[in-house]
Amino acid sequence: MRVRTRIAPSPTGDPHIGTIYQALFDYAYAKQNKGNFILRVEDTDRERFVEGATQKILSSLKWFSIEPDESPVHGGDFGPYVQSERLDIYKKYINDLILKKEAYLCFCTKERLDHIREEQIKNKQQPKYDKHCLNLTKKEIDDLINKGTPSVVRLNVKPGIDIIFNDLIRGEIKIKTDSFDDQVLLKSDGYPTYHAAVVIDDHLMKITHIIRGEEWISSTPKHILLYKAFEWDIPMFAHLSLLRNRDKSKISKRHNNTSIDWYKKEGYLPEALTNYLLLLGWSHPEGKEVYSLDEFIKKFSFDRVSKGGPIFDIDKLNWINGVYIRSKSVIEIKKLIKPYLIYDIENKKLEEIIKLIQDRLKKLSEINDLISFFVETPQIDQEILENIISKDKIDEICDISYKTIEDKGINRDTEETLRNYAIEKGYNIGDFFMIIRIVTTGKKATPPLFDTLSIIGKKETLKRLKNGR
RNA sequence: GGCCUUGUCGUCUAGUGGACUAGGACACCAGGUUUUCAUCCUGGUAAUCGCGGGUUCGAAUCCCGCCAAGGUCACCA
Repeated sequence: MRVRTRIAPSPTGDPHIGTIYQALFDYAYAKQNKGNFILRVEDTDRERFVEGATQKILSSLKWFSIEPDESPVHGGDFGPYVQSERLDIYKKYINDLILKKEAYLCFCTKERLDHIREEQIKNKQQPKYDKHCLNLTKKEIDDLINKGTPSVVRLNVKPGIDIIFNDLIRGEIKIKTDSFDDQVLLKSDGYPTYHAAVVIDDHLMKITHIIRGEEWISSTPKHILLYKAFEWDIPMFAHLSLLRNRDKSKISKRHNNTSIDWYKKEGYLPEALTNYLLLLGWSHPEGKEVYSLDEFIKKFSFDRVSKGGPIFDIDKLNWINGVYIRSKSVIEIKKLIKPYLIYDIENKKLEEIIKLIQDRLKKLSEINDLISFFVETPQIDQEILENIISKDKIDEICDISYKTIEDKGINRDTEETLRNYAIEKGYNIGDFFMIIRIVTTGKKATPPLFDTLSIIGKKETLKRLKNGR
């Protein structure tokens, strides 16, 4: 049987880092087995629906080089891939369940439900529907329908049954049905609930492996109950641990940046983010830390997936992003920084600059800060200079540098001459060149000084040295 | 609170009864390269393996109990 996996996000806003994390595993497992990866959009919650969110999910996936084989825009043999377009399908199947007496109509009002829940909580009981409408007679039901009373459909859950499933990551999980409510399958607005839609869709779309977040473990038995009610084959389940905030709670935007757009804006490379995310959820059999999605696809196995919830650590992500940036060619970097660059720099010069700063770049968004002094005359803070050495010495260093560069230009020879001068006059070499560095760049940390100055150019360098004194 | 899941350096992890004086990576510290920063190289600090019992000649690894953290209990997904 062909392996088929899916992600089923809700179009409720910016694509979430957790969605991508899950997608990486679903995608990889499908590809490893020459199977298909499907994107289905779960938009049954009309109140949280956000226009355009589906497109954003797709473009985020694409940014990570994850292309679904089937989706609302790619199409496929099992569509439609948007739940709001599948309403008739759900109604039909849920109706079958009523006919089979596995589900029933419920006419209870929100007020009644709230009331019984309050009572149960007060009596320290498990809040649960009391199956009141299960005992309605045929006539009572018909009357209520004729009066136009709003209704939902509920699954008739029989207590006292052990539901057992074998999680591919966690092993056997056993949960008793006692704790389950009679799940609503069809809401009064005619939309299915998540639980109903997910089971019907996964079955009809022939999903073989449901790889999703740990938060779904406790509803998995409810889904299994539904599969059984329908008399359908039960797919395999694998529950990935949840990404965590520093305080160990489920990752959220209060503590972390969860929006994929943010990572893009900051200048993280998708392959670096991918690598980092994979590191959190899986360990390479050879202990490698840096590897591509392709390699992951080749080497993936469920037994190396970690069970604990990892804390999202931006420091390590920064490190790995730097690793990927350093591995690029100058031409690639030039292309990558283009959307971030606020300066208009001539092509050859830009390439020379990139050679100097590539090792120093951790995130693409830092580019302007790193290269500003190549294009703009910097502001000099006299106080910083005078903390290093006295004003008359600063002037002396500026003068001798000016004179030497004016004579010889900017080259090794100039550098040697200045160094010898500094030694001769008893200067601390580091301080001596630091003064030139700050006067010409406005910064205490730059690429090698003379490489930098030769890009800045003789004329501009001289001007800055003059300003410095 | 019930149920479920998880628990090894600050963080991510390796580890499936003896090769564990618990290994690697990030971060941190020190040294080297260097006129600064970064890269690179070398070294270091850091986990009594959640706690307590047991099984065993031997336990991070097996068993039991406890504790802690997280998730979940909706006409949200």
